[in-house]
Amino acid sequence: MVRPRKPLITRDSIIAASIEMIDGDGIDSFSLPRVAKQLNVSTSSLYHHFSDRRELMAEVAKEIMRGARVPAAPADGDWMEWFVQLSLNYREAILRHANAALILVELLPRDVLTSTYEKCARILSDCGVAPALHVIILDGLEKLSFATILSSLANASAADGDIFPNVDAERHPVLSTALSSNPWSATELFEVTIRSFLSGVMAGSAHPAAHE
Amino acid sequence: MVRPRKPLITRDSIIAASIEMIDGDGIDSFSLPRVAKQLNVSTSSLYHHFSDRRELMAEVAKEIMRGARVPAAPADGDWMEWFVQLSLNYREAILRHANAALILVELLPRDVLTSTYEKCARILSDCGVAPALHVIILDGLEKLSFATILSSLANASAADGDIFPNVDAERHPVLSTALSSNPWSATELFEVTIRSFLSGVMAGSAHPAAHE
DNA sequence: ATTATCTATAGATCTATAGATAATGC
DNA sequence: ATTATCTATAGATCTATAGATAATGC
Repeated sequence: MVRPRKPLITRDSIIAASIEMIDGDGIDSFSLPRVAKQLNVSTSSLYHHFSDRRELMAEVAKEIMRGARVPAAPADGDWMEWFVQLSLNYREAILRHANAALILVELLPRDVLTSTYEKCARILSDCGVAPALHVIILDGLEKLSFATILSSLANASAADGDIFPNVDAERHPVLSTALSSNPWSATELFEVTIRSFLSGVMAGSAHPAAHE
Repeated sequence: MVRPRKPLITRDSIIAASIEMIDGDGIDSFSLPRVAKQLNVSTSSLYHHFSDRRELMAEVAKEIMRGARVPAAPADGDWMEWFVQLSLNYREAILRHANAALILVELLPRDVLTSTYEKCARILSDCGVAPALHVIILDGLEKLSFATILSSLANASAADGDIFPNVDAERHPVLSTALSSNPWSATELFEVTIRSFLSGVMAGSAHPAAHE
């Protein structure tokens, strides 16, 4: 039997196996021969479903970003909390697959994100936020959220672990004090940072009128 | 002549050649054989100066980050503008070597950064900023600055080019309006974002007292 | 004796394609 | 005829080491 009665693999099963492998064994275990082995098919069979390695990687990136829920539009007009929640959801989606960070970095699925950004812009619009502020808000939130990708690479350790590693009380006394005075966990820091940024933008120091 | 009268290469010349190659031809041209060829030596000679590929890559990352100047401490107590300038300097250092972004992502030289952070914390301290806010400020600025690494990967194009690509006026009308209402370039956005974040933190919505 | 190079190569990958084969579904 | 697999393999890398060799500097 060369062609099986039922297909042994599908695009989806290949994507799923790739993600599972990366999550479990790290990004270095991602190669077509290894994914094929995991699925008990030959390497060349993968090329029936994807035209090349890059296409599979791009689908992996898309699938991971699709793991972030976009909350329902705010009924009460509280767009700030809506954005805080959205950002937290993206952060979680990324942290669920910390080993895949390098793939996200290389192949961030812009097309998937763009339609979310359209939704974001509509919510800002509906809530009466000036259009001139939309881009700075979206761009800033994207920067803060995707910085999670970098942390997830740096801290190969725990998600809510050390914020700054390699700090030595002797050589870095002020920084050490700062760290022990910090009341927030990594997740809380993220949330508070998002809120601070948004309220800073709205406070108008960032308003085009103040533009030098 | 097998051992030359003067060494043909040094750690520094290997690092410099690596960076030059990456800048010119992209990250895919970084491999020990190619760097060796560029320097007109054999691949194995590189191993006399570096114990392995990773050690060289780490030095490349360090060298790039050392390209960011740390401004002199503010005489006037205006720590916010000092941080704006520092962040801009890091951003520029990264953008000068956009092709090296993947290396920075993998091997961010934490040890180099830590001593800068100690200096940052001291400035905050000297300017009377509460220690409980030091970490959120440093962490937020790091997130925003290093997000530059991600943009430099996404926009393989120009540094000050499109902020969001793939936007179609038909399918994304609100986002399109937002983009045409945006008064800032990418660099200005960065600067305004930093200022908004900092003033948001100081406005106290982020103060531990307000901690839920 | 140590240093800085070389030649040669083991060994381990990977990506991608050519061409064969048998089941499927029109 | 098309689809979904297989076997086999070309071809291109890379990383790293072993061992030789000649210049250097004590």
